[in-house]
Amino acid sequence: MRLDNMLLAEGVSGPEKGGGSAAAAAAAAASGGSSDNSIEHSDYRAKLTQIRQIYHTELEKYEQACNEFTTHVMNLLREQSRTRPISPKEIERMVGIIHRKFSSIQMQLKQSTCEAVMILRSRFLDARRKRRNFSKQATEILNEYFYSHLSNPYPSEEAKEELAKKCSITVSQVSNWFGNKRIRYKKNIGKFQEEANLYAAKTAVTAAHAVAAAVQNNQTNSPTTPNSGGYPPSCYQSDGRLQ
DNA sequence: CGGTATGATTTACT
DNA sequence: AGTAAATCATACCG
Repeated sequence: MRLDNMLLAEGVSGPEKGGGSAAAAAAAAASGGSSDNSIEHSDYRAKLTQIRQIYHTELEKYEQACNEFTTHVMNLLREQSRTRPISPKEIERMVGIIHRKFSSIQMQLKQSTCEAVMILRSRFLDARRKRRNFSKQATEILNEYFYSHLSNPYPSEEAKEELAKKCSITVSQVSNWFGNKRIRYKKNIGKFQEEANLYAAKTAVTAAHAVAAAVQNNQTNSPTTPNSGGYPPSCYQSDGRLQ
C-alpha cells in the first residue's frame, strides 16, 4: 500500500536499528539526489530518527495490545465454550475482526507518521530555500582565500573542506561561493579592486608576520611567495581558456 | 519601498 | 565531475 511504501522510502519503517544510514539516504533522496549532506542535514536526520522511534514504539505497543486483546477474547470464548459449542471458524472470525480493527488503527498511525514526515520535509526544504548571508567572519575567510589565490581561485576538494570547516558552512556552499565570486569578479574587476587591495594588504601583513617569525626562529628560508601573483588583477583562466 | 548584494539553482559545456 | 553563465529568490540597506 501507499503509506507503507512512503514510510519505507523515507527510512521510517526500514531497517530498524540501521542507524543514520537509511535516514541519510532518505534525506539525500528527499533533497533530489544532491548529496551535499553533512551539516544542515544532521538536524533533519535527528528529527527523522525521532519520528522513526516514536513510530516503532507506537507500532509495537499496538502489536502488543492486539495480542493481549486477542488472547483475552480467546479466553472469553474458551470460557463460553463450556456453556455453548463454539466452532473454530467462529474463533477465527473473531480473531480476524480484531486484527482488522487493530490494523486500521495502525493505518492511522502510519498516516500520521507520514504527515509528520511530510511536514518535517517541507520545513526542511523551506529552511533550505531561505537564504542567509554568511557570517562576516566566513566571508572574510573566503575572501582571503580568493584574493590570495587570485591567479587560480579554484580550491581543491581538500581546500574546500577546510574552508567549509573554518566557515562552518558546507562544502557545496563553498563551491557556490567560489562559483559566484569568480564570475562576479571577472564580470566587473573594477568594482572589486578596493576589496582586492584590502585583502592583498591583509595577507601581505600576515605574510610579513610569518616572515618575521621565521626570521626570529633563525629559519632563513626564502619566503615562498604566497601565490598571489601580485596586485595586478591578472584574470585567471582555467588552463587555456581565454576570457 | 526600491536598488543592490548575495546565496542558491538551473542550464549547458567539456 | 566541475565549472561558467544566466537566472531566481531573498537579504540587506539607504
